[in-house]
Amino acid sequence: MTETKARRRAGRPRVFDTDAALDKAVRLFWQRGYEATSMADLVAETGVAAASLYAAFGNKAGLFAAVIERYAATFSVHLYAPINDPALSTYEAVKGLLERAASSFSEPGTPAGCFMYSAAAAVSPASAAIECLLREKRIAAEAFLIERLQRGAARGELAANTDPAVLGKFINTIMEGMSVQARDGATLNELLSIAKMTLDRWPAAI
Amino acid sequence: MTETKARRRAGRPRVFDTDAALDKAVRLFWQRGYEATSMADLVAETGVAAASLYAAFGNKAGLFAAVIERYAATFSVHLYAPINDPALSTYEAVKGLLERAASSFSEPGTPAGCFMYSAAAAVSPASAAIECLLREKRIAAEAFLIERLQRGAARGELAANTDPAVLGKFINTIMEGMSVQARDGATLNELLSIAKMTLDRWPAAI
DNA sequence: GATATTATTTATCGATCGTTCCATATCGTG
DNA sequence: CACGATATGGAACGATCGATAAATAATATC
Repeated sequence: MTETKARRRAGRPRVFDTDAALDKAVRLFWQRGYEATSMADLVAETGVAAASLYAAFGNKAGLFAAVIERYAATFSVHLYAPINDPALSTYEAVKGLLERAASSFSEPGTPAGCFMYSAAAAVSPASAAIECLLREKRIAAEAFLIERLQRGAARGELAANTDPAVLGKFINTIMEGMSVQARDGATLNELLSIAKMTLDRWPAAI
Repeated sequence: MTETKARRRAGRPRVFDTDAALDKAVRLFWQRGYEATSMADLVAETGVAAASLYAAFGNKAGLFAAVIERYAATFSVHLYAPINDPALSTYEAVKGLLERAASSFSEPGTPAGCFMYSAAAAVSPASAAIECLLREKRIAAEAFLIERLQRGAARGELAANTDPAVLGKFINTIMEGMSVQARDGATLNELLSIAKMTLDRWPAAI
């Protein structure tokens, strides 16, 4: 029978806080993108020696993969919370999503826009796997939104002639565009007006 | 009185075709972005020696600036042609713009999406000027679209309660999102359905 | 033809890239 | 306390980065 009690790993314990380091790395990759962020930048920002980062994450790509998960756990989860909230109507869920996108993308304390959209928009062939990692996250997020809309359609919360897949792709497209807008300096109010214009045309059931 | 006839510049004439080299450079920067495209890549792709590229464009940033103008002259001009066409109504102009975006962003012969949106989405502080160059182009394009909508509003082609500035930013946001969608593999038909959904609830005058 | 000017070719520059080696430090276990 | 295992700090690796120096070639002008 295997040991059930959690046992501490042998060897010298890690002195730096992994999540704290990842939080700093998230900011850097978010602001500068994958290839424009060097390991030297990450060492300087996190205060963790290069060898320690490599021991913990393997290589730069591995660190970036961990950064993706960290961003998803700390930002995406909050952004998509309305989609998960069973108390909200489909309209209210999408309204919440778009309004959270507006505030999150223009939040002063973090880089503008969405990490998932801008951190690896265009990369070298050597980093194609990195681009693919983020692409899969974006596609999964869109599928997640579409599933919510399909449940809403099944409940009669959408106009009968509305295709949830198209509507979901449309809303997702607007969020992606809002990220570019935020990067270009769009204010919270401007992003909210984009969200409002999207919702004003909501294809509700009659 | 100055010489009116065009006079050939002294010295050894340039042997490579500047526009042909820029066309190749456009593809590279479009696909990989500014920082992920190396001078070695550009030398290999254009067949022009590094020293010749530096003599012609100054440095990598200067080459990129020339690439921006080349893209604008060969792609953006075509994309925004409906906005300039005085024979089109405001609705028709925006419809033409969005449909050209759909086809251009998914054109098989070129990298997916729009160069202006993805070539420098996130860069290092050292290349901040490059990011700014593209940002100014994006903002100018949005202003250009908004001016067209304002003329349309003055002609009574928009609903009275529609703010042309907000509508223009909304349409521009959708185009930016469509570029991300195209990068993620959206097909022409999917992009067209996004355009259609945008146009279906056009705030026309009653 | 002499001279000035510009382009091309080749080789190479210092800086920085991601990554790793090595000696040392600190843990759990026997 | 000894030993294996893991982490750390610092130095350094080869490769590639953007950019340039030097020598040569090809043009216009005088």
